[in-house]
Amino acid sequence: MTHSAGFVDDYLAYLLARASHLISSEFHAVVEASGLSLMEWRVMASLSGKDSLSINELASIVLAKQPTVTKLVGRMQDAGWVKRCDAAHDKRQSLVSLTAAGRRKVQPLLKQAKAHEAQVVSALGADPAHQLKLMLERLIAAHGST
Amino acid sequence: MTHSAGFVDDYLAYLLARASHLISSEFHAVVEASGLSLMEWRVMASLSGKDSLSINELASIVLAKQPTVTKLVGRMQDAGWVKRCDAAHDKRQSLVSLTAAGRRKVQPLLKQAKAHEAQVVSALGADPAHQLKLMLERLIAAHGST
DNA sequence: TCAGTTTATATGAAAATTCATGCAATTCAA
DNA sequence: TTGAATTGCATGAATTTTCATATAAACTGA
Repeated sequence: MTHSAGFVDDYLAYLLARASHLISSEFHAVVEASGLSLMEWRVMASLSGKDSLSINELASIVLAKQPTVTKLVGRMQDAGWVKRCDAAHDKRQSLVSLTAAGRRKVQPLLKQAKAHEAQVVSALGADPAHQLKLMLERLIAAHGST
Repeated sequence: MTHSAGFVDDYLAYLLARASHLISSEFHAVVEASGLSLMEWRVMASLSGKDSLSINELASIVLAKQPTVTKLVGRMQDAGWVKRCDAAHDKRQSLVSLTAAGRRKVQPLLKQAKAHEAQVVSALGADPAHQLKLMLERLIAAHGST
């Protein structure tokens, strides 16, 4: 039985929220099995491409508020997955980066994430999935890529 | 400057999360101006189509956990926007519905939501937007419409 | 019908998030 | 340069969410 909820069906914001929640939830199981929360995974995945990111950059990327990220990063630092250092040119910034342990921790998840995505994409069809990504990118670009 | 974050770019789950967050945030401003939180708005929008919904149905629709919704609804009841009654056929269920005040409260937001959506759709182009919705619906349908 | 199971919700304690604000470093303007 | 405004982050208090569990109602099968 489907939960058709009158208004919210066919409402773009809701479709996006639901689709996002659905896909994230599926992978969430994998993430939690490795002992990370969804937010911790996002932080580590974001950092895995970069040398380091500031607290504000992280907040913008992982879609959370700055105080949330400050405390999240604090916990992850205690757990030994990330480290911080002060930026050379701007002493206000606190640059976050992965530790060696963090890198080891996130590495298998990156592969599993790609595998999960491949599965979702093939279920949807490669071409429609590509179209979907393009439109999401356009949507994001159109609405201030803050 | 765009926050390209290595891995997460081009990652479908992330594009969905980002697009969802972006669109919701825009309307969030309107919602908060009326004195509601995003979750309260979702609950009231969901209820506005129906006579009533159970706690579990609401949780599934608004993408939150059951205890979260129990407490959210409790606060909304205190505020006078929703009421509860026990289901006739299943005394375990607690059926939530809008009060008259709740209906008055949510009414203008429903219109504003449609206006906001129309704006997003026209910025994206009517046809691409329609395609986007179709694909989101397919994605949702494909992954257990729980 | 009755014990065992499942389902729907509630609840207290713990954890995470958010708001408001504070402070220090930086930038801006005159 | 210097005072004012801005930016980046931290922090305490309040709010919200979550987890684990409890309870009661509804099923299930002998």
